[in-house]
Amino acid sequence: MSEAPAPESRQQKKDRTRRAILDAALGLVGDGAFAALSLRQLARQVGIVPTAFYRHFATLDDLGLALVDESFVSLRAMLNEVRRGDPTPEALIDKSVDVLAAHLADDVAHFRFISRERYGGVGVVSEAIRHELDLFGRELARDLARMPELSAWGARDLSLLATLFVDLMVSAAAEFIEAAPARRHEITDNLRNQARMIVVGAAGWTPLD
Amino acid sequence: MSEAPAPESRQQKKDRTRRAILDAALGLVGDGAFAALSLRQLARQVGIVPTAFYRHFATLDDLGLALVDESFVSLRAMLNEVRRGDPTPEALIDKSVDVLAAHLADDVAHFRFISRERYGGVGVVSEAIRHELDLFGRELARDLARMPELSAWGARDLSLLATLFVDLMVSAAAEFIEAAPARRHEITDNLRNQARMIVVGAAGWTPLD
DNA sequence: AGATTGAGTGAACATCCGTACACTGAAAAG
DNA sequence: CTTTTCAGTGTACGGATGTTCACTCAATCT
Repeated sequence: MSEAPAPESRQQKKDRTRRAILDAALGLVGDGAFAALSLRQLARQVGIVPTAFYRHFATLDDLGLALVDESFVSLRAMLNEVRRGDPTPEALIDKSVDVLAAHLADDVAHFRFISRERYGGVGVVSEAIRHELDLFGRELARDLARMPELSAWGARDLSLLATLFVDLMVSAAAEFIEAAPARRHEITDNLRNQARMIVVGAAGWTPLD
Repeated sequence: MSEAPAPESRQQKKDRTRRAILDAALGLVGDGAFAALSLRQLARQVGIVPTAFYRHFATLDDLGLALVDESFVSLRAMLNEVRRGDPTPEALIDKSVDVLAAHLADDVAHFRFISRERYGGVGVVSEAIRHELDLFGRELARDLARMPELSAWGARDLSLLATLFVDLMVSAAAEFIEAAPARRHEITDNLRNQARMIVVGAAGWTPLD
């Protein structure tokens, strides 16, 4: 039997523990709100003593904010993946939905965290989430502004459409996550068609500004 | 000084306490998730001893379900108010938004409860909320089916449009509640225009079925 | 080789938690 | 007028919670 060599640097070990804390928190928040998360049960899950937690985060709120950051890294990666493709307006919808569905399946924990805590209990956390979603809407509005079909639109209309899309995506993601796996295909299908319906609406829209 | 006569029947007193429990719970859930609600702090707020709670509810989950029921009574009243008016498709949107905005301002606690616990921690509560919202979507689909412009639409398309509307309303309501009072008019304004955009989409939609 | 750092330990604290139990006292029933 | 019912009381319990503090001991620095 060969011994597993464990030459782990100090920082590596610390990072591993930090990861373990984040993962354990994601898991525990998966059933029961972040506001109801207890430091001790978290530590128990990670396999450390409660006080060791403070070596990594100053407070539970900081943990929450770290989880928000992490979650939106996934989302931002998605957005960039969609952007890299051709920006044909029709194909863009399908592509977006496909990318969303693909990334939802793995990374469920992060998306569940976002949808659960978006309007959930802890102030700083839900504020951070809503702020990030706001930024998302702004980015999308900027992308939309570049499309020739929408060149006549003002900032106000672009923002309306963008937040409409973002809300639709988030709602669908939340439903997807909470639904039984068998229903998931149906949900992405509905999302696709609803997005198309909105596109039709945008095509026939008379700008306000 | 005339003494206030307090000839309160036994049942009246019990009902009053029950109301106090529901109100206190709504207040406490207003800051911090229902999953984080503690029996003792609830009792403290109401002004009763913890064990007295059990004279009214078998468990905290039952309290949650009672709050869900209550909240949707408000919502259903709204829906009926909208229905009573003329069903002109264009006026219907404005009317719906107006009624929603009017009822949101008072009854904030109920709507906040719904939006916070929709995907929140306690299983039975969020399931009950999602079930009620499902029913809502079905009712709306049934109403939409009666409109002459949509007579050619299949059940599938009607459901797509209905859930699109319901999600938009719920999202807007959640944002409205969490936003500063000064921003609220802007939010209902956006909601109105987004609803109109969807109507335009529906008008140009080619049914799938 | 010796000194320093810092992630993780373990006991102790004051406080909160849910629930069990025997009770009180006034309203309702007989 | 007596009996019953039952919303609310008060105590007591075993256990979980967040935070403190002094500590260990291996990786890193000098």
